[in-house]
Amino acid sequence: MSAPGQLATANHLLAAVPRKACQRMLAGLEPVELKYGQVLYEPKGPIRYVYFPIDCLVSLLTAVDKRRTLEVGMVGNEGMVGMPMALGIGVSAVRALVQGSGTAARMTAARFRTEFKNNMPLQRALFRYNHLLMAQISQTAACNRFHEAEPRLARWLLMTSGRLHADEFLLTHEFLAHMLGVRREGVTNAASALHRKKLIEYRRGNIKILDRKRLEAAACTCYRIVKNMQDSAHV
Amino acid sequence: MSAPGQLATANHLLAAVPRKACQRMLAGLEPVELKYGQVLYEPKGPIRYVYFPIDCLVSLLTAVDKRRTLEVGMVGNEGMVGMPMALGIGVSAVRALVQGSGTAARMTAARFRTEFKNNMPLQRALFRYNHLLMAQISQTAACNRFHEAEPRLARWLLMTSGRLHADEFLLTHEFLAHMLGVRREGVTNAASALHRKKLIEYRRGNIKILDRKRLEAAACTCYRIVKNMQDSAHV
DNA sequence: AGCGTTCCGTGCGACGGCGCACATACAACC
DNA sequence: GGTTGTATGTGCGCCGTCGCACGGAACGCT
Repeated sequence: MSAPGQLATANHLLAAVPRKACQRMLAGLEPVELKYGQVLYEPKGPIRYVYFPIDCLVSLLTAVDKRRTLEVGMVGNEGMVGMPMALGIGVSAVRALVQGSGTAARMTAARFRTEFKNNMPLQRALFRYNHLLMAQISQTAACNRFHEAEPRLARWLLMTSGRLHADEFLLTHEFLAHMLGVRREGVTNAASALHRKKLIEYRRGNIKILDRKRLEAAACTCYRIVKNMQDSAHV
Repeated sequence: MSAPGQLATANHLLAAVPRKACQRMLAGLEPVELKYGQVLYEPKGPIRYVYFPIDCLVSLLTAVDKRRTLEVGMVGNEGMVGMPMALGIGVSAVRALVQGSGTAARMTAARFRTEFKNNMPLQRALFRYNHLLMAQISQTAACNRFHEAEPRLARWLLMTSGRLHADEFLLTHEFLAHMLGVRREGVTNAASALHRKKLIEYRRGNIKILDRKRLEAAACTCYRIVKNMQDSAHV
């Protein structure tokens, strides 16, 4: 993962940039290891770097007070963390929290600004992704309002699994509670319900998906809705 | 409201465009009357026009099924309806519903595309607004998850009032239920609670704010959070 | 005046989630 | 190998919302 060329193809947005424009851009990209729990931005906080996830996963969170937070968006290797920069804004509206450890290609905000200005393919890719992200956030908002904890947990696990390209990953019920906007015990209930149905198994911060097909059936329809949006945008 | 010059200053985004670039743009703008209940876009539906509200108000809605919908964003004369167009996308992700009757300046999608490309001040204004809209959507998502019907109703009335520059407007409990993502009876309860506190009064689809100050106190903190974001972005 | 339609008020049982308190289990570390 | 700390399981009362089923009230129309 250290070869800079691989960085550019493992992330979908970077991969959308043609070869020659790519060369110039690569010089500004630097691989970094992001670790579970790491905070990249705070609300109203400055954006020092933008991040193109390779095999890590980043959550975008909004809070209403100190302890109640909710995930509004999820960014894997199909996207970029720091979208306000693509709109000429240097401040984040949300908290960006690393949810799955892994590597990302990062670029300083200043460098990104000049690179973005002269790189039309990158602009197009980012604008398109921006629209996708808004659609995702909107759908998630309705989902979080109407659907119950269990189908939402199922959906969340599927989305995470899809982006990490793995069916096993590290995270605690406590952490999930902050994502889903429910209390920890609510996650425990939903998770043990899914466990009874033999869809997942878990112990001490490790969750594994056993039956992906049936887990999809247990998830709310929002999973398919969002997935279809993303898949159709790929064309 | 028929003089084209007024169109351009009554909407904040159009007002951000300097005089000379403005002349060219005005030719593509056409005033239209939008009426309560009118649907401008459907999810996955084409964007034929973009709308710059003057004194009307448009809601952006997401649905999880046929009858359950939720407002994710609100667009008044501070914004534009049809933001995907500013990102090069011709399809809407949400439903756009006219919530307050009034006039808007509209432009065909094709015209907007060419105008937008050559008009840097407009680009900057729209990108900035896009970021604001995302922030608003994110905060609303958390609000809808955590806060109860009554404070959310209070917040919603304040936001509407602020954008319509009026303290009285037409809408039914049924309509509000679709905005807040609760059932009709829930709105009735919340509304009559606010009425008992002498903050609002209403009858048959007409709502009036009596005490703005105290209504703010009854609203959740999300009102201030979003308002501060918008006010500070104005500078 | 009378009628139908739309809008609003209210009561009831059920359910999901909250906040709290506590019991258990696993892991890591001297 | 016992102690400490973190992760998970469980039970209980409370509250807000839901779904449903009405009753009543205001308006529009002929």
